[in-house]
Amino acid sequence: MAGARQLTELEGCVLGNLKVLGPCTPYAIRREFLASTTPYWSGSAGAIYPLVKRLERQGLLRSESHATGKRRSKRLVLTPAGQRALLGWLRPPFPDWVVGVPPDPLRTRLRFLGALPAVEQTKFLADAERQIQFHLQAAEADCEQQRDDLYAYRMARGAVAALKARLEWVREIAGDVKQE
Amino acid sequence: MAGARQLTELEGCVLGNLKVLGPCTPYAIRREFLASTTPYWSGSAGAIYPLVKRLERQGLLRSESHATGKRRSKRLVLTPAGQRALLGWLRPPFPDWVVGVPPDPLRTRLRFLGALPAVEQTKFLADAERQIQFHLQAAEADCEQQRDDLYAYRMARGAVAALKARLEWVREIAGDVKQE
DNA sequence: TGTGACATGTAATATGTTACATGATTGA
DNA sequence: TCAATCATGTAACATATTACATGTCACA
Repeated sequence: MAGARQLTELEGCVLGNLKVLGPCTPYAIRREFLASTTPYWSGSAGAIYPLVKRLERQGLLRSESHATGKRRSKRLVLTPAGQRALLGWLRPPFPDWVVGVPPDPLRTRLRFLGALPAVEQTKFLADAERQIQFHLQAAEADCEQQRDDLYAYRMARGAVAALKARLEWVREIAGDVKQE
Repeated sequence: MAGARQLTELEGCVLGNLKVLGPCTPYAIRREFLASTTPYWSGSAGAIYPLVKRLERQGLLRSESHATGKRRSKRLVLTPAGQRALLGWLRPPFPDWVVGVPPDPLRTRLRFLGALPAVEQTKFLADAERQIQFHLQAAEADCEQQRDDLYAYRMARGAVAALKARLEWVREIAGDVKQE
């Protein structure tokens, strides 16, 4: 019983998906990332397959070769140790960076808005507003489609909430800038 | 006029800080990251110093040796090419991942809440709520302290908005779970 | 019969993290 | 004078990205 190091975010997600989906192929997990509306991870093959191998070496999952026809295929299964690792990643206490101010690449850029000439500042904010609105609509549509999966639905609601808050915030700044 | 590749997020931040602070030492920039309320980048020496070297090689900044007393010291200066690179990073059009649903490690975890037994789900949500509230208070205090720097103040407001939205969202879910 | 999606993987590359090393300066 | 902090840097390491390689399957 050595190891038991903390999982990385991506590892946690992979184990979490394996738990939610039940035994499945690496590609099935990969598809979850590819289809995700949050584009933080690309779900690239170069990330998933080596990661799965890593977890297997550490005994957090087992792979049964499960050939269908002539096609080589694996079926991944979560082990008890994998279960424990997943819970350890998931459960409180949360590190500060998990519950604290979440990262936001647009907020990052807005920090340096002063580097742009005044005209471009207005354009920056107008463009941002328009595009957030676009993504908000997409998130709301996604919400409707997830009505059958309670947890996925809550995620979608969270995405909507985050985008709404950001939209309001950007509008407030746009108002400030126009007043000058 | 070759190069002109897009900057990474951290590179953009470093150039942005250099623009905002004016000519300064690498350490002064590093301190901005170390002091940041968003713990996304650690501001580790191993990230900043090699990055500065990289940008210097690419001609985006110049370093003048600026010894004070016996202490070796550099003063970094943004070059015209660095200015252009900064604007290219900052300005619209924004990639989808910049304006779309921002990443959030807590939301990520909530996706897999179903992996926890019911009792622990309640505790998860209660803990999350309490800790978000704590960080919200810190963000609001930070807001007050940034009143003198307009751009930093707006950032702080954005952080508050993000935390408030998340808090409300978590409370909603907690309400749902209790009803079961 | 061939084109594109499915599925698994590897290689080169980039970049951020921790940990370490070095020396200057400040203040108790 | 001793410790902590300032300030600059390097080395080992982990891990995600893009691009590539390979072969199967469905379908037009």
